[in-house]
Amino acid sequence: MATSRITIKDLAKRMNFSVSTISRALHDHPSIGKKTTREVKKLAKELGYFPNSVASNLRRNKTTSIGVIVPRIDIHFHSLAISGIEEVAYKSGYTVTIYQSRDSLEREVSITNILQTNMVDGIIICLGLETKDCKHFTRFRELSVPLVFYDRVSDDFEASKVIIDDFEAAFKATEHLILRGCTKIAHIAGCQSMNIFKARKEGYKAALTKHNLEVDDSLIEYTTELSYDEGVECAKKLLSGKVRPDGIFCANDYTAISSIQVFTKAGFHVPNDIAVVGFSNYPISKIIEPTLTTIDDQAFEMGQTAAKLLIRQIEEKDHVIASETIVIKTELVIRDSTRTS
Amino acid sequence: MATSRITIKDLAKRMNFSVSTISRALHDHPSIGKKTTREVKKLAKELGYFPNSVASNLRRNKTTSIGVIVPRIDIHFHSLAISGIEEVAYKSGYTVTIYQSRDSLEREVSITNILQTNMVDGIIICLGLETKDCKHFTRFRELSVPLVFYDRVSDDFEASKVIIDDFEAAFKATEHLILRGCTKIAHIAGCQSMNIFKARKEGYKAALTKHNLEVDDSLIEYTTELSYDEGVECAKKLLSGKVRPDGIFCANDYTAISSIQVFTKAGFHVPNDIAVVGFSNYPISKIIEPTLTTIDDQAFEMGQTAAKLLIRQIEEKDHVIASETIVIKTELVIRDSTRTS
DNA sequence: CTGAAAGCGCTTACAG
DNA sequence: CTGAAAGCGCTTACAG
Repeated sequence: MATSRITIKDLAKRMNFSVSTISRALHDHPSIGKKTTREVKKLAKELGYFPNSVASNLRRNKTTSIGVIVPRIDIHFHSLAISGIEEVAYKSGYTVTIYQSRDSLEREVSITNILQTNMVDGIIICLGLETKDCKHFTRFRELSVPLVFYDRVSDDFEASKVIIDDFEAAFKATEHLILRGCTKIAHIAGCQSMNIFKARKEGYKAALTKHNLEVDDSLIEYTTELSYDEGVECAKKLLSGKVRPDGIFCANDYTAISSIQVFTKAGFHVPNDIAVVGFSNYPISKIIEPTLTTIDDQAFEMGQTAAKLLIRQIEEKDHVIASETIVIKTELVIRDSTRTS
Repeated sequence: MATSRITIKDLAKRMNFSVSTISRALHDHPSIGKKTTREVKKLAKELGYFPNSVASNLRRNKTTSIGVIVPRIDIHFHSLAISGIEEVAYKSGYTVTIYQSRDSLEREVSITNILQTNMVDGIIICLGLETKDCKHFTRFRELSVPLVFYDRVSDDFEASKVIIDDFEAAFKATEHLILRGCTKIAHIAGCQSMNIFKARKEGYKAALTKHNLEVDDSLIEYTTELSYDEGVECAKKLLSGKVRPDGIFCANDYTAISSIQVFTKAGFHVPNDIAVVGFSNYPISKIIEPTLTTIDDQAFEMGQTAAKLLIRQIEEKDHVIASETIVIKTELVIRDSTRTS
C-alpha cells in the first residue's frame, strides 16, 4: 500500500497554521517566528515531508535543471565532460538531464523540442557531426534560455562557448616533434567539416612552416571518424608512401596508437625511428607501450567551465545574456613515444 | 526581448474555444471534431506552441523521467550502461537524469532526497562502494516508485535487479585457461566487500577445483579498486613469488593489461609462458598487444534491460511491483593473450 | 508575525 | 462535440 505523499497542506492541518506559514517556515522566511519555524521543520522531518519540486517549479517558473546534449556519452571525452558538468551542477543544486544526439541532426532537433517542453533553465551542447546549421537553437534565445556550447561549436551561431585552442595545441604538438629532430612529419587528420579538426591540421601546417619545413600533402592522411581501424589504414599508407615520415602528429589518440603499432610491427622503433604524438590524453595513452605523448584536452575542466558559465548566466538577474567564449588551456603531456631514449 | 511562451490559454483566446477543447485537440481526444483538432494543431505550430510539461506533470502526477545513480559516469562500464538506458528511455519518451555518487554513501543518500523531491517515475541504481545498507531506498517502495538495480546490487534488499553471473563468467574464464593447459593459475581480485568481486573469485576457485587443481592462496592477489597501478604491484608480486603462475585471471581489464606488461618486460611471452584473461571487454582490450582475452560484461545491454524493466514497472497499471532479477549472458571473447600461437 | 487568495499551465470528471 | 470548474502542490503579493 502506497502511503500517499505528505504535502504542506498536511503539515498545515496538523499544526493549525495556514499553508502560507508552513511554506515560509520551510524556507526560513525571516518573518516567521523562530519557534514556529523550528516546529514546522521538526514535524516535516518526522512525517517524512519532501517538497514537490514539480509544483514549485511551475509556480516559480524555474526548474533548476540543465539539459545536456552530447553526441554519445560512451565516448570518454564526453563522459568526462559530463562528469565535470554534473559535479558543478550538483554543488549548485541543479539537476542534469542527458540526451544523446548520436551525431544525428534529426535527433538533435527532436531533443531541442523535448528540452523546450521540459522547461530546462539552460542547455549545454556539443554539436553532432551532421549539424552544420544551428537554427534549431535560435528559439532558446527568444525564450531567454541560456546556451553554452563546448568543444564542437558553430562559428556562425552567437552563443557562449567553451573550447580549446585546437590550432595552438596542434602547433605545440607538431613543434615538439620538430624540436625533437623530426623533419618529415605526417598528420592523420579528422573529418574536415568539423572546425576543430580543420584547426588541428592548420596548426600542424603552421608549425612546419614556421620551422621552414615543407608541407607535403602526401604526408597528410584523412579519416572520417578517427577510429583505430582507420588509423591502421592511414599508418599503412604512410609506411608504404614514397616519403617515409620520421614523426606523426595524429588528431586523436586512437589513430596515434594504430600508428605506433603499425610502425613497430614493420620493424621501426618508436620513438627512435618515428616519433608519435596523439590528441586527447585518453586513459589508454599512459598504458600503451611505449606510452603516448599527447595533448590533454581537459575534458573534465571543459565540462566544469561550461556548467559554471551556464549557471552564472541562468542566475544573472538582468537576463542580459552576453555571449562569452572561454578557451581552456591544453597541455602537451610528454611520454615515451617522443622521448629521446 | 523575450517573447513570452505561448500557452493553451493563448490558443484558446485566439480561436474562441475553451482551454479544455484546446487541450483535448492537442491530444487527439476522440470527442473533438477532426476539423477543430486540425486547426488547433495548425495554429499551435504556427505560434510555436510547446506544452509545458512541468504543468502537465503536476496535474498528472507523473514526470516521465527516470533518475539514474551511478558511481561515476567517466568509467566506461557506466557510460555504456547509461547509453543503453538513455536509448531505451528516449524511445519511450522518458527523460534520463544522471547523478554520480562518486562511491560516497553520503552523496548517494543525498541524491535519493533529490530524486524524491524531483518526483521521478522510477530509479536505476548501481550502488557505490561504500554502500552496505540500502535503507535509504526503502521509502521509494512506500511511494510506489519502482527501483531497478544493476551490476552492483544488494543481496539483502528486495528490488528488481539486472546482473551478470559473475561466478559463471569467472568460472568460464578460468576454465578457458585450464583447457588451454595452464596449471598454476593466479587471480588478481577486486574489493571483497563487493559481492561481484567475491563471486569472481569464487568462480575462479570453483573452476580450479572442478579440474582437480589446487587452490593456492599465494596465487591470489587483492586490490582495492583494480587500478592499473595496483595491477602492476600484484603482477610483480606474482612474478617474484615462490610459485610462478602460467596463467592469470584478472577481475578487470586494467589489471590484466598491467600483468601482460609486467610479465612481458620480465622476459616472459604472453600467452606462451603465461596466458592472461581480463574482465569487462574495455575498448583498450582489443588494441593492446597482445590483444586481451576477456569477459564481455554487456554493459550496454545491461542498461537497456534495466531501462526496459523499469519502464514496464512504471507503466504497469496495477502497480503491483514484483521484483524480478534478470541475468544477462556474458561472453568470453578469446583474443591473443590466451591464443595458442 | 500570520492568513486568505490568486495563480503557475495543464488535465479531466461532470454537465449539457 | 464543447465548456465551466476544480485542482495538482506550491509561492508570494497583499492585507492585517
